[in-house]
Amino acid sequence: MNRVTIKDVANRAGVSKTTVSHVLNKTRAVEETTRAKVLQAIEELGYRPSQVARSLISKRTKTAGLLISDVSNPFYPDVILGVEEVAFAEDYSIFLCNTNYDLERGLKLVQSLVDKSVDGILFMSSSMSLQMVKEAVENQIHVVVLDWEDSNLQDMASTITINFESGIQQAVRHLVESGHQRIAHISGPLNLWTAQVRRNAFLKALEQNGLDPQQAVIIEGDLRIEGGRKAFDQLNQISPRPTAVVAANDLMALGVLWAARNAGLELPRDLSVVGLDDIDLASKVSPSLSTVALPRREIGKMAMRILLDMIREGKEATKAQVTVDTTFVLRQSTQRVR
Amino acid sequence: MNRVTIKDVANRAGVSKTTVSHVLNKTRAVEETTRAKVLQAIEELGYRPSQVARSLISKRTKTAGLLISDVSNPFYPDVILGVEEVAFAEDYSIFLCNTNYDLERGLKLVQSLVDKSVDGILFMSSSMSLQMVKEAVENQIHVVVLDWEDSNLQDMASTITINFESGIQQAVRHLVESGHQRIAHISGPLNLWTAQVRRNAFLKALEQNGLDPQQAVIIEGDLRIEGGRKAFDQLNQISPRPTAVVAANDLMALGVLWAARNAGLELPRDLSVVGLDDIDLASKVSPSLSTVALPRREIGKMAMRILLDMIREGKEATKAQVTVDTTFVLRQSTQRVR
DNA sequence: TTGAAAGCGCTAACAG
DNA sequence: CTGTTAGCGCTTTCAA
Repeated sequence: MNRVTIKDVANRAGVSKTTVSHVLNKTRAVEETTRAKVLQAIEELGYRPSQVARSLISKRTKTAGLLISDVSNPFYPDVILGVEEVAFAEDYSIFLCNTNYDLERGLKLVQSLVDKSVDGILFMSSSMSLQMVKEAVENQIHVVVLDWEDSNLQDMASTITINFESGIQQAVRHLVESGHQRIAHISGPLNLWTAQVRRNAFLKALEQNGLDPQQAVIIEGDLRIEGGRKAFDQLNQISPRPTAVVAANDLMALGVLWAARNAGLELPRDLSVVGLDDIDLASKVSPSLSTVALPRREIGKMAMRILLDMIREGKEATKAQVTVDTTFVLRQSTQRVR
Repeated sequence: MNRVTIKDVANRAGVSKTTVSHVLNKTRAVEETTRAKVLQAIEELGYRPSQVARSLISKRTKTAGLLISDVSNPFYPDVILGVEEVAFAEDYSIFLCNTNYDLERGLKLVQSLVDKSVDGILFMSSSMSLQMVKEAVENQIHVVVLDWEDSNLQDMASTITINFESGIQQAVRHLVESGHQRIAHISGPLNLWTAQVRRNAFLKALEQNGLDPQQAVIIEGDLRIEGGRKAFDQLNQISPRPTAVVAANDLMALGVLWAARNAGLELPRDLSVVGLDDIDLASKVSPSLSTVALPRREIGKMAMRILLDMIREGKEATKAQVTVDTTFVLRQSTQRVR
């Protein structure tokens, strides 16, 4: 009634553990008849090799950690699916860890992953610290970091950088060409790296399109629908009210959209709104949301591929540095100013 | 440069591995001075015990698998958070696995989890087969199953049953009391157990409220927004059109809501809509969505707690059978018929 | 073509 | 109070 081990198989097949191991891993020639006996014994006993025992020797667990901020942020599900898609193909399993935007909790999660000897960690939480990465790297665990930078990072981890500038620049240009002059930005919490990057990209885009970044209205939100609503309330106080707003994510953009409608504005006539992420919902609401799209699933796949490469290469694996572009998707929530 | 092992610590502290192990696990008395030496050595070397080696002996990995249909279904994130909350407190890590509603893939995922010797598996995918459960149980892995039943399940797994009847009954009663007579149902794919359960609960609720289940309009959807839209189109053909609709989940309810508005109906005046799940969005859209709420996070916590109990009890753990109730949440998408 | 034996990093009798 | 020793289930020299 206990676990069937390689020894049981060996006994049943009348061979040594060594032989069983070799037929299992095809790691040396075995006579066809013995091979058959072994295979049959395996079948009869329902034997499954213990990954744990294997890991002890191979120093590989075929597991990886995925650190995110919070699964309920609709940015993540597609990324996760992408990660899982390539992980599954290589028989890797993924530990999902939510930091809840808490650095301390993040560190604990990393330590737990280290203890479990994951082969690698994908850092995709927007709450990041160098310490987390160090903790992993010092324990020979490969690391891929998404959308975060630190001067000490280069030699420790592969990085995937999201080029927000491309998409946001397209969005702003579209707005300006549509006659908008007063364009506001609703940022994420500015203690988050990614929120700063997006805001800077926005300011740069203004400049590139002949608007004065100094004059720009920037409201700090919480990346959630509610934050968008509140931001609209503030926006609505300003006179003259901005005619367009670029939000740091789709959730806040939807918040703006809905709050504006509740306030009696007609959209997009009275206010053009641009989101960022292109979550599923963006195309499903009405008016559908114009947004700066991220290839989320691709990002997930890419991250896991890079990680697997590093694992294969081993200790001195070269660190990749990839950039993914964003693109503006025009839908119904933006319109020429009248 | 290699991993620091217990042996290194023992050497450095000038004691045996045994002693180190014992101070680590507080598993027998150790003289304070030696204890201090050991602790210092651990500190200096930055030693972390290998969970893999421990697992080989203890037959425990402090990991569990969580099988779901698809993370991008907004039902899951909160459940995941609940699971993680209690798992984290016990230093358990969670392998997240998406079946993508594919039974075969589900089985492969389970096998992979079995190979990795997870201590338990939480089955929360709506695509279930007895084979998956068997695969786990035969390998001494504890199992908790959510919202699925099978006569053979009892002695193998703990179960959490969602009592859809309570909430749906409340919803239908509310509608009937508000004067609705023609109430339609948009079900999930009827090959899914949970879709059948919800539909049956709906039919029963009709009966309990004096309506004829035989007459009921039931449209099969896909549990997504698009499915709701399509369902509305069908609904809209019917004459006289039902005055209310109960959808099998919030996503489809939103689809109905939006499609109806696009078709020129005014909501909730022309059509009352009830969802199921109470996803975050439900309270955020306007009109906000009346819905049958599930305590998702609670379900996650409960499931993980039950699993941990089973793990602690070991082999002959008693199987829990819990039921969680649902409740109707009245918002703006339903209204008295005029 | 096959096996014996050592060892991965740890725990747990059993002795002292 | 501490150490020796024998494994956990597997892979991998080294020998035959």
